[in-house]
Amino acid sequence: MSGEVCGNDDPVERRPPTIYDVAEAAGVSPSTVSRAFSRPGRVNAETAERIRRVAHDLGYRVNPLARSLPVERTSMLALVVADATNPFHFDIIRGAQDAATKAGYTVLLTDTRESDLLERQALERTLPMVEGIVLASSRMSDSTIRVTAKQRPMVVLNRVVTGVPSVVTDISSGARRAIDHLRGLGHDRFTYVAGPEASWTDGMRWRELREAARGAGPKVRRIGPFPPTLEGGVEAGRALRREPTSAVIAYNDLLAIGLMGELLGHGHRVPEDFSVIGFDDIFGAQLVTPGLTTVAAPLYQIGSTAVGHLLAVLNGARPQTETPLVVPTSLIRRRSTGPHGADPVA
Amino acid sequence: MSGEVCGNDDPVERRPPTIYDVAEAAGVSPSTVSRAFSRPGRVNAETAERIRRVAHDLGYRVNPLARSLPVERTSMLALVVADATNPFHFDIIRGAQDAATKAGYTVLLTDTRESDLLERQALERTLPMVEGIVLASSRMSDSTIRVTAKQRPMVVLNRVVTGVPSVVTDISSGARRAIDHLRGLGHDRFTYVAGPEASWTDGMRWRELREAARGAGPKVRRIGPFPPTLEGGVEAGRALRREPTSAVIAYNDLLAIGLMGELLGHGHRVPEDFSVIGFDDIFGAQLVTPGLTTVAAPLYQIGSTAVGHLLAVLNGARPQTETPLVVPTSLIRRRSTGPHGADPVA
DNA sequence: ACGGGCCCGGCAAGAAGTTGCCATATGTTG
DNA sequence: CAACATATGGCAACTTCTTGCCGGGCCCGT
Repeated sequence: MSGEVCGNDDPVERRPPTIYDVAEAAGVSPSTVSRAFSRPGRVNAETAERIRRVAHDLGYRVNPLARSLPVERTSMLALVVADATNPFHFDIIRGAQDAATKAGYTVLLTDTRESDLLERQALERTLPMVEGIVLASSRMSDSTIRVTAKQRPMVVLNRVVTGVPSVVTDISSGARRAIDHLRGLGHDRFTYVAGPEASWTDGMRWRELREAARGAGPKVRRIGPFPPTLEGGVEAGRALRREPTSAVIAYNDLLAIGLMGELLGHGHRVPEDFSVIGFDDIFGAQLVTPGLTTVAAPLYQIGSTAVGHLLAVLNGARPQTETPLVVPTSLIRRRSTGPHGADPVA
Repeated sequence: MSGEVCGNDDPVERRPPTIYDVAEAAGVSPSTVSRAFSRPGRVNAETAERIRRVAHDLGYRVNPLARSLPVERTSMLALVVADATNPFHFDIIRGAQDAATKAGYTVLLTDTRESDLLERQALERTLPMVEGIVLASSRMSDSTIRVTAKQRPMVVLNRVVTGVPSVVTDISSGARRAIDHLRGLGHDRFTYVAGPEASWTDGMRWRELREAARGAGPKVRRIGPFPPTLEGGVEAGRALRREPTSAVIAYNDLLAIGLMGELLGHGHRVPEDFSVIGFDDIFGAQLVTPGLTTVAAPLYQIGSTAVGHLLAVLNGARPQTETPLVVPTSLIRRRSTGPHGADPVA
């Protein structure tokens, strides 16, 4: 005669169902429920089916926290980037996320705003929750990285830290591609616009550029360092105009784009007066006018390779600490490079 | 006489210390250690200090999983975006992340690749681990969103779902700004380049544009829908050239940029032949040539406001479901708009 | 017919914390 | 000095799930 007691919104604290609730409803023990979900085959097929049905009716979902506690597997990976809004990281993030998702892992993305303090704090916070770490463009010192790498499997990107697995692009072939392309267009004097001094990649690019240019004869000169941003690019543009060369290779695309802007803003033409090449092929390189010729890094692949290796290590593989994993580069030709001396207007 | 037994790398499985280890080393009970960390004041200051020192020496860190289990507080928030590489989301992500970090929360960022299936899966996966959810540009249906919102506090961005708190930009004033700017330059016929039909924002922008144009006299026409991408923009460019107006307002910056490219590629001039305006002021709007005039949304603020509200709700505040939280817009003037009929060349 | 294996379900001990309640010591008040 | 309040630490139960081990039932080979 009294109405329904268990309405939908009564004030009783309705906690989500647990395996105990399911067990009771299905007439089995909690451990059987647990096994029905996490150890298929261990329990009789019919029983399992019944349990699954009951669980579904009750709206049961496993509690990942409780599950992780005993087994020490959180199925989470940390991806730490210096700046999530730097287009350089886009496809790295995607690649990492896809690879992780495919393996049933979730990635915890943290943006450290180029601050090594924030980076350490973020690590502090997330490290205990994740099984492994991918460090993209870390601003921390090698030794700090090594210490952290002791606590969890780790892969660093675009940087080589001895003792820690890393993924880098094939800078050497990239540099050669850039030089060859420019020489093919008749240029024989290049300016390399350097990025941050602390950058491992910058050092390598400069070295390989010189290497690639050596036997061939052309001269490369270096200006900088400049911050790897649009602003750094305009700064570099001013420096370049003081002592021009017909071809310029920038540390990265952002710098190249800023530089082009400065040049164009002062009445110079690209590529007629200056051929410019960048590195990385970030989103935006195709947006600018003229489109930027650039040495493309397979960003997506870097991300997925890193996660792939991390997962392998988690599954017992030996970390690859000797030599970095190298991914290939390719040259994307757009409109910012052209033949030396071409001058359709004059 | 035997050497050190506990070297640094001996094969014994060295598990991270727990409160039990600390308790033993400090000569207190585990509960006291627990309280020393989670309930300051509950234990004697000296004892607490001693415990803290011992813990530090042992390298103890609390295990967030174990901590969350009993109290049901994971200190994590989910931020689900349709596309993490869409510049529109950059500052939203930053704002959200900053606000969360400031409150001691970690954000779990998920990119759903514009797929409502992936979105549901991601939610499935992360929802049990987080205390609240921010949905940016969800591709799910209103009803699915409402169902999900029942399970955890949620805020949706740039969309109004009745019954769920939301943060939106002040579209009405934004539209008026665009129209006024263009009229101030002498334009009196506008084309609105529509975005995806399913987009709530698109509908509103179009409505408010018409509204803003009404009394004033100028005519607005609409073409589209187009996908909100660069490609959509070139498509729109073709459509526009068939039936031109001197001024065009695009659903968003990406569309506007693609459109400008198409126009310029066909010998038209911007802003001399076409004035174009976008929405959102994404990264890239200042990169293109000419720089894109746009109705800026305070993206960062949207992100932080959303998280702020979420945290408030978690702390007991009533969710703001009646009216959306509105953030203001502003007009960023760049080079893509100019006076009607200006023609310095001809 | 009986010992030896499977199959399958259950028991109970963790995993690393939190917290309600109790016990003791100390301080305070009348 | 008794009675009571407060500060501080400990005990043990609790969060949800996993898993090693045990044992009953059943089938098989001999």
